[in-house]
Amino acid sequence: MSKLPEDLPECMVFLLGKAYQKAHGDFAKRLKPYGLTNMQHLVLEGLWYREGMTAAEIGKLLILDKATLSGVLERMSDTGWIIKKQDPDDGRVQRIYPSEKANQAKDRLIAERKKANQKILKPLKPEERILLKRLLRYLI
Amino acid sequence: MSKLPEDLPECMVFLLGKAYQKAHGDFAKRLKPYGLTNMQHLVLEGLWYREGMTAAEIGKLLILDKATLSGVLERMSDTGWIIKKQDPDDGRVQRIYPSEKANQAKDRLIAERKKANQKILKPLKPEERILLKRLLRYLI
DNA sequence: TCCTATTAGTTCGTATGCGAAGGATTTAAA
DNA sequence: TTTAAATCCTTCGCATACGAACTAATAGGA
Repeated sequence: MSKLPEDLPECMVFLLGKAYQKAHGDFAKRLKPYGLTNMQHLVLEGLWYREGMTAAEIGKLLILDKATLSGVLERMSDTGWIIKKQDPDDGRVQRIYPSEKANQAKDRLIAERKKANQKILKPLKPEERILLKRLLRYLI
Repeated sequence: MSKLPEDLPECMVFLLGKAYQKAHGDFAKRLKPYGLTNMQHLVLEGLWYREGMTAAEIGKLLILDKATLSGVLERMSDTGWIIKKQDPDDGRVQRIYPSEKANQAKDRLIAERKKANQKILKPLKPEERILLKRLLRYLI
């Protein structure tokens, strides 16, 4: 990416946004051959972490607005990455499961995430990587 | 924001995205009374940094896709925050200037950015703040 | 000079992202 | 028990985001 002017006013929203933009773009390119977006991959990782969550639970885990998630899940259902099942005990609730297709790609997809992380963190020394993760968690 | 599960797989895209999401949300609330979005505020700061830039130059400075910027500038022109002027020497180029309305709000808007930054960085110690900024710049 | 390559912006399609409103369902309270 | 409050999810409106295709205009080379 192009270098930032040193004398531009400091703004954390900008710095965080651009760091995110770069990381997001790198990962998106890796996921493109799978026909998955970044967010869709994240949902799958969430489901492998805890299967059968409701949409509301996924939203809480991934800190996502329910309105955003609704569209994401619909597209993932349409493209066969997840299965939506009505909860038998509560008519309001949809329980979400990874599909067979998703589980077959699981190992490769997780490997892609790890490679993307390595590339993103490449410019940092090992101790800086730990530190950055810690600082970001403080902010969240 | 809710705490992140410790055992969820580490993902820089996620950490950066959520830190950005939080910072963005904080700043957006502050800007709402002005009728400005985050991105629109960023464009104004860019124009105060260097007035009369072309759309392409703004895009390069702010690391923004021209397709995204096109819509942002159109809305800012419609709402009277910027003035678009055709470059007399090059028919392709639009030069962008902050409007009178923008300049009148300049001091307050810059103050809002500073307050937002302070709030975002509140959980960090002074030396951690410097460090985080440095690490984020390495990533970009 | 004339043609081609480049550049500046716009437009389109798709995917987030979130506030607000709405519909269906369940819970809680009077 | 019947009604109000809360919960789950969807839908709408608006604003990023970006790849790709397109138009207009300029620059460069033969």
